[in-house]
Amino acid sequence: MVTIKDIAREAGVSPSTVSRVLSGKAKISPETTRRVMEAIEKLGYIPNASAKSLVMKKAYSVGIFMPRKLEQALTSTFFDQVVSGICSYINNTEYEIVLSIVPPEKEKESLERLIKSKKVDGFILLTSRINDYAIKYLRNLKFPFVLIGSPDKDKDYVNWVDNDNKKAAFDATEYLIRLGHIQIGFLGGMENLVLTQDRLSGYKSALSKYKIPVENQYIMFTEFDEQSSYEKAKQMLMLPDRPTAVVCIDEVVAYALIRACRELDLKVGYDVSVIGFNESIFSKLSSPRLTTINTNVFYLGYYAAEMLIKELEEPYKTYKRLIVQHSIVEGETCRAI
Amino acid sequence: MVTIKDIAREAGVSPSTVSRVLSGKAKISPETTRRVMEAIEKLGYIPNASAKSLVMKKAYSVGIFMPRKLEQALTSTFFDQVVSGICSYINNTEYEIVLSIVPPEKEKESLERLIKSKKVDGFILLTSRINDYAIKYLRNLKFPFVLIGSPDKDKDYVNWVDNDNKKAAFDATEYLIRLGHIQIGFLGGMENLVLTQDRLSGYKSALSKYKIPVENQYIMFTEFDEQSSYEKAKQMLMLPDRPTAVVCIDEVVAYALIRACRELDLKVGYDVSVIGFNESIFSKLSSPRLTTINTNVFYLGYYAAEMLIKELEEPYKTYKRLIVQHSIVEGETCRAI
DNA sequence: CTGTTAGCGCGTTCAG
DNA sequence: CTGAACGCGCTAACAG
Repeated sequence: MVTIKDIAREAGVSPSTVSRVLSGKAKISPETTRRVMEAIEKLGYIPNASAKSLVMKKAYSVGIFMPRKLEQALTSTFFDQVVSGICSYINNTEYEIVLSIVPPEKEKESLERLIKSKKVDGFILLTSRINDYAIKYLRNLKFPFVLIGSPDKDKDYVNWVDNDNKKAAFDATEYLIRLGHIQIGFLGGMENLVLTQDRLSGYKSALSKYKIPVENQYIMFTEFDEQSSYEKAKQMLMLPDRPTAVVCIDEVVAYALIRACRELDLKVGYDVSVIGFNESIFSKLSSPRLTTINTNVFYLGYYAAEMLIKELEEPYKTYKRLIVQHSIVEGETCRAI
Repeated sequence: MVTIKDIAREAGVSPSTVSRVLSGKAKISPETTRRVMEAIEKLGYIPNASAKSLVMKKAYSVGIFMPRKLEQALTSTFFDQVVSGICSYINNTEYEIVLSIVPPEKEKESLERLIKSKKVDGFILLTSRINDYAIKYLRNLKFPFVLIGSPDKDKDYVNWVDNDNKKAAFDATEYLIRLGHIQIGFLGGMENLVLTQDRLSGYKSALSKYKIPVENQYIMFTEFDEQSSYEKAKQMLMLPDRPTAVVCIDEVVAYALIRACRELDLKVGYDVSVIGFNESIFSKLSSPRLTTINTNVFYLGYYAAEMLIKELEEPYKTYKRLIVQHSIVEGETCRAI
C-alpha cells in the first residue's frame, strides 16, 4: 500500500507538504507542487479514506435510507429512478453513497449505527410517513438530511425535495372532470404515507372546485403491492355504482386496476378511465399506454443529493425546499364521456 | 461523541479491556464484562468505524458496482430486486453497502478510488460483459469480488452467481416449439453482454435439438431501452416472413414487442406468441399477463452477498459458483398454433 | 513556503 | 486476566 509517507519520500518533502498540495488550501511553491504531483502520479497514490475521516471527523459519505420490507414485491421503478438521480449528482463529488434498506423494525438501530459509527455525514430519506420516526430522530440529533417527499408537519424546519403532490393529484382529477367524469375513484397507497395524504387532498380539492361531492366509498387504500392493489381495485369496480374514472397513486396500482377491469370485462378507456403517477418505461410500452403524471423522479433524487451536499459543505442558515415539476402524459386510458 | 475512553472511564477499566470485551476474542472476567457492557449501554457507545478500519485495515463495507449510463431509461425492475436481495443478506452482517453506479467512461477511476482509498473490502458486480474491464481489473489486483452473471471466460477463476441462462433460454424456446412454433425470433440485449450471448446460445441449441434451422434475420439486438427495443421489435414483425413467436431477453423488450404488435394489428398470443425473462410485478398485472421466465433475481443478489461476505471472512481456497433456479411462469402471451 | 510534532479512536503487542 | 504503550495514515498547529 502506498501512503502519504511514500509520496513524501519520493518527492523529497515532508508528509504535511504532500497533504497541503492535495488539499490546495496552502501556498506551495510551483516546483514542490510539481514534484509532489509527479510522485503521486508515479505511485498511483490515493489517500486512505479512514485515516482522513478519522482526523477530519467526516465520512465523505451520504446515506440513502429507505425503511421497507425487503421480501415484499417492489413497487414500480421509483427506486431505480431516484437512485439514478442521486448517483448522477454524487458521482461529481468526493462523496460515496451508503445504501441502507431495512425493515421498519430495524430502522432505529440502523440509523443509530450509521451515525454513531460515523459512516455517513448525512442522509437522503426516500419516504415520508405520518409521524415519521427517521425524521424525528434525525431532527432531534440535528443530523443533516434531506427528505424526498414532504414532511407531514414542520414543513419549514426540514430540508426537502418533492413534487407538488396536491397540485399533481388536483391536475389529474381535474383532467378527468374535464373529460366529463363525475364519479371518480381514488386508489391510494398506505394511509400513513404523506404522499397518499397529499394526493388524496389534491383529489378532494379538485372535486370540491367542481362542486362534486366526495364519496367515501370511492376512496380506497392499498399496500402498494400487487396483491392488495388488485383486491382493492376489484372491490372498487364492483361497487353498485362504480366510478367511471379512477386516480391511481402509482403505476403498479394503475396496472392492477387495469387488470381488474379486464377480469370484469370492463374496457379501459371506455367503461373506466385510468390515470396513474410516476411515469415509467412501462407506461409508454403498455397497451393501452397509461395516461400518467410524469413526476420526474430522477430529478427528485438529483436535487435532493445536491441539496444535501451543499448543506454538508456549508450548512444553510435556513431550511430549504424544492418543488420538482410534474406534467400529464396523455396515454390511451382516459376518455371523455 | 462517546469514545472507547469514555466507556473505560465509566466502567473503571482501561480502553484495551473495553476493546477486548467488544471483540470477544479474549478472556475477560464476567464481572468486568458486565461493567463494560453496562457502560456501553448507558452511554450508547458505538465504535468509530474509521478508527477501527484504520487499524484493522478493513472497511467493513462492500461495494455494489454497476457501470451504466445514468440518464438512460432504466431496464425493468432487475436493479430493485437484486439490490433488495443484497441488502437482505448484508443487513444481518456488520458490513455496509457502498453503491456505485457510474458511466462506463468513469469505470476505471471509480473502481480505483474505492479500492485504494480502502472504502470497500470487496465488490458485487451487477453486469458481466464480454471482455469485462471491471472483472479484469479486479482479478488482476486479486481484489475480492463476486459477479452476478457468468464471466465470458475463465469461468473457474471467478466467484459468480447466475441463472443457467443457456438452459433458461433453451426452456423458453422449447416451450414455444412444443406449442408448434417453428419460426421463432430472438430479441436480445446488448451484444457485448454475456447474458445476451448465453440466452442466444440456449435459443440456438433448442432450435438445433428440434432440427429447426437458425435464421439470422430472426435474431436482433436491442439497447435494453424502450426506444431501441420498440424499433427492433417492429423491424422483426415487419419481416416478409415474420416469426410466429419471439423469445425476448427482458420484460421491457417483451413489452416493446407487444406494443409493436398492437401497432401492426397483430394479436399477441394469437398472431404472435411472446415469452420474456425476469418476472416482475408487471408480468402479473399486464394484460395479457406475460408468459415469462422467473429468474429469482432477489436470490441472485442474496446469494452473491453471502458468497462475498464468506469470502471476506475466510478466503476460499478455490473459486465458487452458484446457479439460481429459474422456472416458466405461464401467462397469456403464448399459444399453440 | 515548509518541516516537526501531536493526536484523531481504536486494536494489538508486551508486560505484569 | 488486565493496563500501558505503540502505531494505523492523515491533517492541523506551531515553528521557523
